[in-house]
Amino acid sequence: MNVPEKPALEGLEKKWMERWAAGGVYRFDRSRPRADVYSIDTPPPTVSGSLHVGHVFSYTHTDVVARFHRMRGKAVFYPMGWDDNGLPTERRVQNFYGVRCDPSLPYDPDFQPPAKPDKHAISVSRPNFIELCARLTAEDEKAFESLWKYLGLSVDWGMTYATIGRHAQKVSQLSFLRLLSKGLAYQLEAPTLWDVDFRTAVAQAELEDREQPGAYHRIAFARGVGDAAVYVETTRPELIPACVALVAHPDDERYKPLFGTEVTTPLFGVRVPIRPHELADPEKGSGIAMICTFGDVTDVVWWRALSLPVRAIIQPNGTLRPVQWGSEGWESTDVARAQEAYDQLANLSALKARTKIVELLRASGDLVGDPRPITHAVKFYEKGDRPLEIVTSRQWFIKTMMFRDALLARAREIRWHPAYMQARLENWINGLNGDWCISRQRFFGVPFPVWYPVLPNGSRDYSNPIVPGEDRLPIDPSTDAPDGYTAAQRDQPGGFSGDPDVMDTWATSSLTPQIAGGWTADDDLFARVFPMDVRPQAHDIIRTWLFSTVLRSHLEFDTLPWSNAAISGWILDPDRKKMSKSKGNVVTPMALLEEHGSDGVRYWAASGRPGADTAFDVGQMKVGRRLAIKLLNASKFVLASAEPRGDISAPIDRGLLTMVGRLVREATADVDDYNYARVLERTESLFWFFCDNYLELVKSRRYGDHGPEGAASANSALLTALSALLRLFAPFLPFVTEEVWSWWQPGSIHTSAWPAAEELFGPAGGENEDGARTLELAATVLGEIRRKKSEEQRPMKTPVARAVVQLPDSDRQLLESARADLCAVALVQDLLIETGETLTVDVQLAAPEASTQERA
RNA sequence: GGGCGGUUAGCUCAGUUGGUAGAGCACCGGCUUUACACGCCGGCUGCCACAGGUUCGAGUCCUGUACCGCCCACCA
Repeated sequence: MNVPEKPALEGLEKKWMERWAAGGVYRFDRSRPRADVYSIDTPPPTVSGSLHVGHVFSYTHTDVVARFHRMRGKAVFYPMGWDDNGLPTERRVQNFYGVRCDPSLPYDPDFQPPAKPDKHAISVSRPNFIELCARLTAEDEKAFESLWKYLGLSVDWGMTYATIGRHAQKVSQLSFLRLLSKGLAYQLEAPTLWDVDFRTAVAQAELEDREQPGAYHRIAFARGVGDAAVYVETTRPELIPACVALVAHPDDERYKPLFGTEVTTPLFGVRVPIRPHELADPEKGSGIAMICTFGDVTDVVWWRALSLPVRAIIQPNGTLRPVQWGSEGWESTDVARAQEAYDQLANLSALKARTKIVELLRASGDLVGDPRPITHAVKFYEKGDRPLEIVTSRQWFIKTMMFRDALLARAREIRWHPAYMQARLENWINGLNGDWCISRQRFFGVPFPVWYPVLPNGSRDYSNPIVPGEDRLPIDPSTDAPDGYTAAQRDQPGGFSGDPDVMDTWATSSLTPQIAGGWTADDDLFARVFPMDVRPQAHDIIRTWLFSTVLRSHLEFDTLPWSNAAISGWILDPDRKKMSKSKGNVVTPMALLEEHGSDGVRYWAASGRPGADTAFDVGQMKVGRRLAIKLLNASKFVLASAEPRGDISAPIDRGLLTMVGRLVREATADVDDYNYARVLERTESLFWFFCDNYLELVKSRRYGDHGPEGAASANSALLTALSALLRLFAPFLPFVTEEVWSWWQPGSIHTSAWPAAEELFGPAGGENEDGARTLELAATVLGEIRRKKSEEQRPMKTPVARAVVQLPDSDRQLLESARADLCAVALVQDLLIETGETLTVDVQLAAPEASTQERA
C-alpha cells in the first residue's frame, strides 16, 4: 500500500503515458486467435492541419470501447493511421516548400527543397513531390501522436500506417488490379462531373449543393415561318450553342403537337428536335427544357436516353472551346452569323459568357423580357469554389450500380450504433446514379498502376492496358517502365505511356481494414483481425468512407469489413452550429487537456451519446476533473485502513456490494451495446452515493467503534467496492484510475479484468436484496437528519437528541440492523424505530451550546 | 420534394419494457465534518413543443402540426 499524502491529478498524464509505452500495456498480442481479438478500423485523421476538439470527442469514444474490450480479455487491435493522401496535403506542400508537381519530369534523387519557398514555384517530379508530402506530414504525425498519447488513447503505437505510405499504395494498387482482372474496374470516356479549378473529375460522393443566385432567361427558339416560337426558360443561356434538343413531358398538351418537329436555336441557327421524356417537368419554367451537352446531370440522362449527338463547348478549365462553325457537328442555317456570335464567347468562362450572350440575345430580340432572378441549388465539388461542369473525359470507374441490392443487404447486416444511422447508408445507396469514378487528374495520390501501348501513329491504346506483376507494387507509371520495355520507350511510338491519373482519396481510404490489417503483406495478421469488429466514424462520411469500405470489402472478400459501425456526432459550439475552423471558434485540444486534465476532457467526451451532436461544454470538463479528484481522495480514504479484513457480514456492506454488482451487470450489457455514456453516468451516480452516504455510514464502524468484526466487514466491503468502481471507471478516466490502482494493486488496471457481478455478490453468489434495501433506508434517514440540521442552520456535528423513524414493519427490521452505523454518523443519541404506514423521520436536535448562541 | 434525428428546469442533458417528473451546472442558504473547501449539507426551478387518439393511467405508444438540425434529390 503506497498512498500519497496529498494525491493530485497534476502530472498524471505524462507519468502514465510514458509508463504505458515502456510497459507495452497496449501492445496487440498477435498470437491470439481471431475469436479473442477485438479489432478496430480506426479512422485515420487528416494530417494536413491540426486536430480539433471534434477529434478528441470521437476518438475518446473509440478508446473507451477499446479499453472496455481489453479488460474483457480481448487482444485489442487498435492501430492508428494518418490520412496524408489527397488534395489538402498537396496544397499545403505546395505553399510550404514553394513547389509544384509536374508529373512529366523524371525523379531527381538529389533534390532538396529551398530553405525558404521562392516566389516562383519550382517544378518537381511526382516522386519528388510525394517525398516532400511524406516529409511534411511526418512532422505533423509526430505532433498528433503526442496529443493522442496525452489524451490517453490506448493505441498500439507500434502499428501505424499512412495512406500515402508504400504499403497503402501497394494495397490500393493491388486491390485495383484485382478488380480490373475481375472486370469490376473499367475505364470509360464519358461525360463526368468536373471541377474546373482543380481540373479533375469528382465523384458523386464528393458533391454538395449550394444555394446560388441565378436567373431564368426566357429564350425564343424559332419554328417554321409563320409558326409561333417555342419559349424555353434557362438559367444557363451560355449553353445555347451546345443545345442538341428540346424536351417536354410526353403528356404535356402544350407541346404534344411539336414532338418530332424541329426548332432553330437563336444566334447559332442550329436545327434541334423537340422530343418527349418523362423527366421533363411541366411545372418548371415554361415546361420545355433545352438539352445541352452538358449543363447538368439531367442533360446527361436525356442525352443518353434519346441518343442525341454531342456538341460540347465547356473545356476542362471552364472556358468555352473555340469552334469552327459549319464543320461536322456544328452545322448552322447561318454559319457566318453563328461564328460571329460564338467568337465573342469563345475562351470566356461560363459566367462571363453568360453575361455576353445575354447582350447578344437581347440585341437579336431572342431574349424575352428581363432575366428573372431566382435562387437555386447548384452542384459543387465539396472543396471547390465554382459550380461543377460536365466534361467528357476518360476515367476509371468501379462497378457499383449492379451491386446496389447486395449493398443494401450489407447495410442491414451491420450493427449500427445508434441504429437509426443505417437509414443514412440505405438512403445513399438508393440515390446512387452511377458507378464510382475513382480517377482524379491530380498528383499526390496513389497512381493507377497501368501503362498503355503507344501505337505507331503516336496515340495510346487504352483498350489494352499493360499491368505490372503484383510483386512489383507499388509502382509509379510516370517513372517506372513496364516489364519488357525500356525507359527510353516512354511516350514513343511502339513504346508505352503511363496512366497520368491518381486514385480518389476514398479509393485508398476505403481499404483501411486491408491496409491496417496487413492484407497480402502479413496474411497471418490479417486473418486474426479481419473482418474487423468495429468501424468508428462520424455520420457525415457515411456516404463516402463507410459506403466505399463496405463496397470494397464486398467486391474483394464478399463480406462486411466489420460487424459494427459506431457513429459519433459532431461538436456544436454554443450557437448550436458545427464547430469548425472557419468559424474561428475552435479551441486547441492541448490547451483543454492541460487545463482540465485528460480525464476531465474525456469525461465530457464520453458523456456524449453515440451519434448525438454534443455541445462543447467546459463545465462538463470541470465536472469530470472534480470526479477524478474525488476518486483520488475517496480512494485514499478507503485505502487508509485496509485492516482488519474479514467476512462481509453487515447488511449495509452486503447491500453496497449488491448495488455495485447490479451496476456491473448493467454496465457490461450497456457497453457491449456501445452505450458507454450510460455506463459512465450510472457509475458516477453510484460512486457519489458511495462517497456521500456509504462512506459516512461506515466511517465509525471501520475505525473499530463497534468491534473488530464490524470493522473487518466494512474494510472488506470498501476495498471490494473500490476495486470494482475503479475498473468501471478505467475506460473513461484511464489516468486517475491507473494512479489509484498503482497504490495498492500490481500491474496496470487497463489489463486487469473487467469486474464481474459475481465478485460483488460474494460466495453465496446472489444479490442481497435486504442489504440493498437497508442501505437505501439508512441513507434516506441520514438525509432527513441532515436536512433538519441544514434547515436549522446547525453544523452537521450537532447531536440529535432524539430521532423517531416510522416505517412499515418489513423495513423496520432492516433499518434496525443499521442502527449503530446510523447513530454514529448522525450523532443520534436516542433513535426510535417504530412501525408506521410510510417512512417518516422526526428529528429533534440537541440544544445549541452556549457559545454557539452567543456567536449567533 | 424524400428520409432521419431532436424539442423535458435558466443552461447541458438523462428518463430501459407506459405506473407520482430526474441529474449536473447555474442560482440561493448553511456548514472547518481528522478522504476531499478542487470539499460537505440543504433549497429553489417543469402546461415534458402543440393538437388529437389508445389506456384505469402517456414524457414514454399511435396520428397529425409547428419549429430546429442533419442526410439525400433530375437544380431546365
